[in-house]
Amino acid sequence: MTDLGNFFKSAFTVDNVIFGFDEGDLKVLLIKRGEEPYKDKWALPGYFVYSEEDLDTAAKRVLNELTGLNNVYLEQVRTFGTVGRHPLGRVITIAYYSLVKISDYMLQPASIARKAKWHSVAKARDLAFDHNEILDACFQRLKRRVRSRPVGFELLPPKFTLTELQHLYEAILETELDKRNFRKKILSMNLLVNLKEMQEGVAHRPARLYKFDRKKYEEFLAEGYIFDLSESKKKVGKQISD
Amino acid sequence: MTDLGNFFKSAFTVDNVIFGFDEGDLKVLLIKRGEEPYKDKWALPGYFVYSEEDLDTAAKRVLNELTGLNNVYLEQVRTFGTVGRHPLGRVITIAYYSLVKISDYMLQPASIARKAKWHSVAKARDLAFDHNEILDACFQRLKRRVRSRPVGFELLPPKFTLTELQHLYEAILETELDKRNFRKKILSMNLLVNLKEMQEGVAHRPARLYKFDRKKYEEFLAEGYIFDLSESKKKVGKQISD
DNA sequence: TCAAAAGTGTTCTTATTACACCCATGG
DNA sequence: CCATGGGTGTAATAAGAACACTTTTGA
Repeated sequence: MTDLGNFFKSAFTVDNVIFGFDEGDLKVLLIKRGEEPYKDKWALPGYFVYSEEDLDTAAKRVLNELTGLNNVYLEQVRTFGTVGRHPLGRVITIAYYSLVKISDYMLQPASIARKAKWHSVAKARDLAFDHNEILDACFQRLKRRVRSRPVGFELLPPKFTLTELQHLYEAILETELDKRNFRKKILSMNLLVNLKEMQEGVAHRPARLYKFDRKKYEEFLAEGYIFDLSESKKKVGKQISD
Repeated sequence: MTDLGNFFKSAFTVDNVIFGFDEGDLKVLLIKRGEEPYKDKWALPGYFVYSEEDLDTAAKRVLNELTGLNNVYLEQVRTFGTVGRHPLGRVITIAYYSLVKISDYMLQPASIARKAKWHSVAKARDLAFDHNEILDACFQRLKRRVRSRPVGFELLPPKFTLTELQHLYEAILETELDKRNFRKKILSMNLLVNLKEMQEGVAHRPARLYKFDRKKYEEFLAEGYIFDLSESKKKVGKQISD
C-alpha cells in the first residue's frame, strides 16, 4: 500500500439514460456526438464527474444542462468499467436513469442540446462506447422498478387517463395488459385521485382524469405498504421430482 | 472538452461484502485495519482497482486473496462516491457482494487475512469509511435477490436439509417462515434433488439431505421460468377512494 | 423416557385470470 | 350514423395463510 499515486490516474463519468413517454412509446434522449471518438454516433448524455462533485449531482447536472429540468426521478443503476471501454484511458462510468415528463422537456439553447433527440427505446441501436449495454441495463432496471414502485407517474403529465397509464405500463413491460384487470388493480391501491375532470377535444367518449396521490403513497409506505403490480408468474417444469 | 487531463486524477476501489451462513446466522467477513485512516476499525475487504483490471476481476481478486476461493457468486451492487468519503483524495468505490460456503473458507496465510473475522451482519456496526452504508445496501440487495433468484444455495454446503434452508431464508429475510408452507413451496419448484441420504450423528430424528439442481434450474430458466419466493404483500389503507 | 427436531394435509381466504357489451363524443 | 376509445362485473382458478400432531433419533 505504498505508492498509491499510481492509482490516481483514472477518471469517471456519469451516463444518464433519460426516459420519456410519448405517443404510446417509451423514448430515450440521445445526443449525436460532434467529436471523436465515435463522431456522428448517437450516445447517452454524460460527462466527466468534477473532482468536487458527488455522483448524483453530476448525473443531475448532465440532465439539467440538456433539458433544463430539475427535481427529476433519478436512480443509479450500475457502473461499467471494462478496461478497454474508453479510447482515452481508464474511464469508468456510473450509469443512471431518469424519468422525465416529456411535455416539460425544453430544448436548451446550449450547444450540447442542439443535437439531442428522442429515440424509441425499442429502436435505439448502434450507440457509441458501451452505451447499448448501458441502455439495456437501465431499461431492465426500469422494468423491474415500475412493478415495485410507483415511478411510472414520473413519465406522465400530472393529469392522466387510466388508458394512458395502461399504455405506459405496456410500453415499459413490453406486454399487453387486460383493461379491466389493470383498472381494478391500480384503483384498488387507492393511490389515484379521480379529479372529476374530463378529457377535452377527443373524437370519442372523453376519459376521466386522475392524478397520483404522492402524499397518500408516503403515508401508506410508512405503514408498511408495498406497491406491487406484478404479473402472473409462469410456472414451468411441473414434472414430479423424486 | 479540452483539458481532460484534469479529470484523470481520481482512483477507484472495489469493496466486497462477503456473506456467509453459519450457526443459523448470516455473517459478513470483515478485516481489522492495520493502518490509518481508520486504524483498528473493522472494514470491508477492498482495494484499488489496477489500471489494467476489470471491475469484476478486482472484486474477485479481493475475495481470492482473502479466502483462497474462486468461482463464487458475485454481484455488483452500487457505487459510492460522495466527495469526502476517502481521506486520501477522490476515491469512489464500486460495491460488490459475494456469497460463500463458509465451510469452504480457509484463512489464507497472507498477512491481510490474519485480521479477518466473520461478524454477524445484524451486529456489524461502526465500520471504517462509509462501509456501514455499503454493507446495508448489499444486505438489502441480497434480501431482494434471494426472493427472485436461487442464490441462497450459494451459502449452503452442497448437501443440506430443508430446515437449514429455511433457517437461511429466515436469517436473510429477518422473518419467521411457516415450516409446512415453506417446504411445500420450495419442493413444488422441483429444483431440489432428494439425495436419499440422511443426516448423521444428530440427537434427534435425522433429516433428509437435498441438493440444488442447477442444471434443471437452467433448463427451466430457458423455458421462461421465474424463481419466486415472495411473501405476502401487506395491504394497507383500504379506505374507499372517491 | 425424554428432548429435540423431522415430517406431513387440509381448510379458508385472497388474488388473478379470462372475458363482452353498452356509452359518449367528434366528425 | 359511424368510428373511436371509455367504462364496467362476474365466475373460475390458483396461490397463500393458518394451523397440530406423530415420528425418529441420541442421550
